[in-house]
Amino acid sequence: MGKGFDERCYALLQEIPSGRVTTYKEIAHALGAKAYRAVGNAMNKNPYPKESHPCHRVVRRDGSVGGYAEGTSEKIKLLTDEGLVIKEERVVDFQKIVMRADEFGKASNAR
DNA sequence: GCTTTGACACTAA
DNA sequence: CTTAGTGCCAAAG
Repeated sequence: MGKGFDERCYALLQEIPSGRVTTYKEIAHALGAKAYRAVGNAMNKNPYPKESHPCHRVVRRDGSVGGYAEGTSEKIKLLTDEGLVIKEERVVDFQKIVMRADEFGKASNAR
């Protein structure tokens, strides 16, 4: 069953709790791939509502906010509204709230 | 099936 | 610290 790569990215979005973020690379790594580029592309094409698939919680690996289909400022706005602190387009205490690849699937059924 | 496209990552300067 | 250049991968044309 080879689901599309993007579909698997969308599935992981649902596991990101409010107030936390992840990176394009961590998502790719969680899928066993290194296609961080493709992850970003998938987010851009994200057909699901952001309420269920919070693609705005995906940032760059260095803690910078990164891009967003509706604009970077809108992305910052959404993150700030979730309690995060953004300074100079960078997530404050990024390392403390970032989700690592091995944290995905924790609450789900273990394989 | 080859070419183009990017909401990225990494290294070097 | 910033800038530029290269690598990377899957999806879409």
